[in-house]
Amino acid sequence: MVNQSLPLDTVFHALADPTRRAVISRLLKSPAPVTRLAEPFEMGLPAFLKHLAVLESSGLIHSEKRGRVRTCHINGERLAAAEGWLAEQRAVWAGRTDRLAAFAESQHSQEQEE
Amino acid sequence: MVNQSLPLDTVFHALADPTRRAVISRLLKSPAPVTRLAEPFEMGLPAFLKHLAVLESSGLIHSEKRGRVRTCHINGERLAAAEGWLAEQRAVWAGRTDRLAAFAESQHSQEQEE
DNA sequence: TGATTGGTTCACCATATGGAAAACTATAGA
DNA sequence: TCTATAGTTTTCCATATGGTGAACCAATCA
Repeated sequence: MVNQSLPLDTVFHALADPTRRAVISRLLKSPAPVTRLAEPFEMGLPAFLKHLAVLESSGLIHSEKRGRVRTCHINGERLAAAEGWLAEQRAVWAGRTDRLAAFAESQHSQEQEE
Repeated sequence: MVNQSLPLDTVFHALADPTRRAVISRLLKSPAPVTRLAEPFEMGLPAFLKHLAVLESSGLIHSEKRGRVRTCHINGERLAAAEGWLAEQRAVWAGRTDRLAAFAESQHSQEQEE
């Protein structure tokens, strides 16, 4: 059906869920084991593991297992990939192709909005 | 099942599809009517209209109908909302809470990647 | 008026997604 | 060794998603 090979597809899809975004926010602070990560959420572990699988297959996180505990880490570069696409689009919106100018633009308008 | 009320959910979900991202890229250049927008894609109009509905309900685009022609427009601010969330996350990743510093940071690392 | 164009609606289908419950594996600790 | 802990696998279910074809409505235009 959909060609899920495109990295942006999987990254944006991974971000389209509050549980997964919360996991990312948490992991940005420091790596953490699975059960620690799962604590704040109401769902069972199997459901939570599916979210982790989505995050991992999108490349937003990776994990390694030592003993019986699997520790998850963030992959900041993938976040940057998504941000980069959006920044490019906003650059077009601002009527420019120069990416640095676009960043300055987004920065500026964001300050005004707050 | 999922609480789709959160705007970020619907925005990221809308972005998680190459057809919809292409429509956004197209609309950033200028508004366009439905059939013009649909031209580049293989799918039938009903399927394409569903994509437009997803984009519209996410707030990324809006449209108005004059005569029998519906013209679609981009909503740049919604794109900025997604970019803003990502920028905040990357700010944490960079070990900072200052958003301007985070933008500078993302700008810097993106130049290095190319 | 009749035909075309632009869009819409409807019924339907296959697959994906997000969740639950239960049973299981393997490492750590007492 | 026994038991608790951390995670995994499997099966199952309801709903969402992305697509189709066919019928339909409403402006234009010849």
